[in-house]
Amino acid sequence: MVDTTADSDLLDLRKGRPAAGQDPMKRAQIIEGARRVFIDKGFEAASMNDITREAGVSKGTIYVYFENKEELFEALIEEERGTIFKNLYEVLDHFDDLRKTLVKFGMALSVKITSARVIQAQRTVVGAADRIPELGARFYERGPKRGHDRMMVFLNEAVSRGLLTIDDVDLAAYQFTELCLAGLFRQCIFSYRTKAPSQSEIEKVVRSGVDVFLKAYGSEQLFAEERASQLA
Amino acid sequence: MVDTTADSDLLDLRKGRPAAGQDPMKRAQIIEGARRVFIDKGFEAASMNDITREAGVSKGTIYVYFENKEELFEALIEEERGTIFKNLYEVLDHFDDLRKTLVKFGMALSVKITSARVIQAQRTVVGAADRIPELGARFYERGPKRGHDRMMVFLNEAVSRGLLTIDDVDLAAYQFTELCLAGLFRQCIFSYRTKAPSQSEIEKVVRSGVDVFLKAYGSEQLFAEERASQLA
DNA sequence: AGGAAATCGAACCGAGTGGTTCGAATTATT
DNA sequence: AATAATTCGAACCACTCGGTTCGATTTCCT
Repeated sequence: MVDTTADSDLLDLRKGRPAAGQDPMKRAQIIEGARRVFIDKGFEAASMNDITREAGVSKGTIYVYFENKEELFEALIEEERGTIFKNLYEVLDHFDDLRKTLVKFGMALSVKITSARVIQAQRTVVGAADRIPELGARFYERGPKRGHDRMMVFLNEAVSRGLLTIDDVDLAAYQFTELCLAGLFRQCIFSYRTKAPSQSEIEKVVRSGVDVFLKAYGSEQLFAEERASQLA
Repeated sequence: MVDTTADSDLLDLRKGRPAAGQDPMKRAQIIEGARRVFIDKGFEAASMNDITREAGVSKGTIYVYFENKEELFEALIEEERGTIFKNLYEVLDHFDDLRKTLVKFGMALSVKITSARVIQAQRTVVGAADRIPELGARFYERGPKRGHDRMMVFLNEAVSRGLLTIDDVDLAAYQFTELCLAGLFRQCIFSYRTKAPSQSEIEKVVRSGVDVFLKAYGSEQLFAEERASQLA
């Protein structure tokens, strides 16, 4: 059931009457319903009637806003992707202490990726990737790929500061990401874990991952600096 | 279409007439058809009629062998899992040179996991994991989990031989696996890559992964041995 | 208040769903 | 050749699917 009170509240906020299929409030309402249905049933099992019910919007209206089921799904995934990766990489914007920054970023990343909602979204995308490969590709490209690129910039910066010694930064960026997720992602996505890992567990994995990463790529200068700050 | 010639060949091999729903040949024939349909359409989108067509077996017969769609699917995944992880860990049974063994195992693992067929199977399982979580859990438990346990035994052996220094072997085993797949698995499963990575690309990733792993966990003894064999 | 427009709601379409049933055809054993 | 059993193949069930249509209703702007 939909909350009609909240619905009218939303409507009251509109400045003027939008053109057919152009009201962003209604659009959001539809997508929110679609989110609930698609995420917990997958693309195929989800029916437009379910979404109609869940969104509290008539079927006719949905088809004014979206061409068909697939387009609605893509719009949803597009939005999901946006909220997942938003503000995820800003930790990398200003770094002082390299190790701390890596841990902070690794934590943010790992917490996000293994959260119940994000795992479910990823499952849905993966499950649909067979039938709509472009969707999966676009999700990866505008999500994980973008983060990877950002990570490369960060690592290059660290290299040019003499803190890291890396010959293949591209590969190293992947390795860092994987180290921060060691085991967790796979367990979550196969629903071997039914709940998201705890904060402390993630911290353990990330700290160890950063240790491994820095033992492999940390420069003498970095270790010297760390020893110095240890004494102070 | 099914190859009826091959079919009768199969039938000719049978020793005696099996009980209804007990012929392993027919069962295999059904599962093979189910494999083609399920793998490339996913659980929901696949129809029993598709499978009927693809397997060249009448619908009534399928329902003699399997209770319903879900049970057929589970039987298929069970078999897939078996073939995927068979003979994967035997590389670890006798190790002489640690680095070489790790590379060999990492290669076998990475090649297998990122192969087109295995990726598709994993996508199907992941996609179905929302509706049938036990299936995903069982797949992980009897597949990746088992491999992880085997890897822990191996690492413990290496530790007791003084070649590695690891405080958390469980975590280290995960890290090793992830390092061998760095980036590849994620790209494949989201169909950002449409083809499996090349042998040489995998080798690059695995060699680097092993490097990182050994820099983090390799003991002085190991490095001394490696320097020695370098001279010889 | 009047009029234009967006939404609703429900019926409808053809196709396909998983699952069942049953007589006909095929098969292997005796 | 006769018999017993499995498989086939097709029809059938009640239901749902995505998608379309259209008149009734609600909504907002003038």
